[in-house]
Amino acid sequence: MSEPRWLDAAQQRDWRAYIEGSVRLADLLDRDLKAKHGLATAEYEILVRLSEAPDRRLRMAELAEYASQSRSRLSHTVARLECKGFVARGTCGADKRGVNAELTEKGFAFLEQAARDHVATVREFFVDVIDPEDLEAIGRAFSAVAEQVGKVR
Amino acid sequence: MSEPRWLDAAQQRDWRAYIEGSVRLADLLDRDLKAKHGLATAEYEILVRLSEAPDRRLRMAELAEYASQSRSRLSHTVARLECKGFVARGTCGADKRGVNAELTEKGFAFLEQAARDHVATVREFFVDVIDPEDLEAIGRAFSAVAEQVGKVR
DNA sequence: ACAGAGTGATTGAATTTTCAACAAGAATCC
DNA sequence: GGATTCTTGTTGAAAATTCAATCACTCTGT
Repeated sequence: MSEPRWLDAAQQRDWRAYIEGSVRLADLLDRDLKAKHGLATAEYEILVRLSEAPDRRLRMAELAEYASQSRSRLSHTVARLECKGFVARGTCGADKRGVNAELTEKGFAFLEQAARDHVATVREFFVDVIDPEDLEAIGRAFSAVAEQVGKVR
Repeated sequence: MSEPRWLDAAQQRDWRAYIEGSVRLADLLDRDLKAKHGLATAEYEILVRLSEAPDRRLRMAELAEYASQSRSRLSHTVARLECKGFVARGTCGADKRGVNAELTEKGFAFLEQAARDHVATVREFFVDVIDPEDLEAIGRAFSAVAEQVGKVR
């Protein structure tokens, strides 16, 4: 157990390819979104999650979970989005500690535009350059990874 | 062309699984490395690249390329690593503008320790939870992604 | 040789993210 | 009921990253 099992050559190759590809892709998507719509990926992600929630509204803790962000980070980020008028915060009836974040009309309209471009870019640099079977493999693999990571947290 | 081609249900599922899984994994690896060795992934990555270079030394621009970081970011990061005594900067003979970053003995010794733990964690949360064939698919896919991203940059 | 354009690396300020408290409300236990 | 503990969300300072400007050097063309 204390003896480290190194990765074999193929595993190492695949792992590195993943690291490099994913970092570059994330970088590109971020720049693309920022250049075209002035939004960071993390902010975009928040709008997406809200747009899919019932009443386009979620409690901060849930939103943090869905967007894979820390609560602290979410607080700051939502504050910024609130300044831009894309999100509004309101108190949550049942639990007086709770805060609801809600996507505004303006935020929704904005998201519709941004999502088009974003999807096109995701296609161009991810979906369309990957063999469909490999894409399925990625779905399977990263679901397993997310689950495994979830166990420990 | 201006008509957006949305992702079909399966593509969307796979893309989202990837986003969630990769963000959580990156997060976990970062925390793990920071907790056990006080280093961020980006810093670790730099040490790795240096350790593999001839004479454990690389010019800043090359290092930036290998580590998928901007030059500015690299300057700051290397400055930090230099403070810790893991990296030393020296001028580059041929081109007087150039700067070589070199892994120190201390940096190398440190890396040996950190790499063990890191590989173990990568195994536990990535390699070992993924079907070997799916891992190969990931390697293929992200190589293609990296190439595609490289075309435009 | 030399002006102009391009490259390599750094810097400091602005922005973003993390980290460590903190405050207020809910839940638990006796 | 009241003390204790846990959860939710925010805050400000510290750390990291991005952005724009800058400086020094090299290359190119004439």
